[in-house]
Amino acid sequence: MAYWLMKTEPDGFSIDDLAERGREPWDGVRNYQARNFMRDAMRVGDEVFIYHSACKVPGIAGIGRVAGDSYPDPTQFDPDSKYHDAASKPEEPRWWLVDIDYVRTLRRLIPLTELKAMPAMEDSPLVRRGNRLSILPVTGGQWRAVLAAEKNKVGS
DNA sequence: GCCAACGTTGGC
DNA sequence: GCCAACGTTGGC
Repeated sequence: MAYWLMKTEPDGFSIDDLAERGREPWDGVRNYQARNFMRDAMRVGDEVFIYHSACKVPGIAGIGRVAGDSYPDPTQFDPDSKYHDAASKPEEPRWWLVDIDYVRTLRRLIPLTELKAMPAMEDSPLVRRGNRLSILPVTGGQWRAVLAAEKNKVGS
């Protein structure tokens, strides 16, 4: 069982949207490293931090779970989609995705500023300046540290 | 809205 | 295969 973090822009798709839908195909990822994580490394049952980026208070908002094996992202073959990729062939798809199940929303959002201050997160690409990776691995220690932080300062 | 950092593209 | 130009990400 591995842990991951997946970024989303809450203006487009937030943890609340995931809660409403229950399950969501994580489409539109167009970065090779992030794609490799979904296509090759993620396993059914892996748990995922859902991270809100490019918003007023970026941070970890909730938890999801990998719902199934990876499969080709259908939006790459859809000319009407903003994720359309004319260079990708159905017999050799370039972009892959996994479905993510909603697990729960954290009792409070753990802001990036707080993550940066956590010793456990020091080695995470997430807190490194200029990091643009939208899917990244999380260690067991990092996972536990964030959940421990969730219990602090409730309602503050 | 700004802009630094980064990944990708394409000319050579 | 180099690398400048370009487009995008994402914190601030």
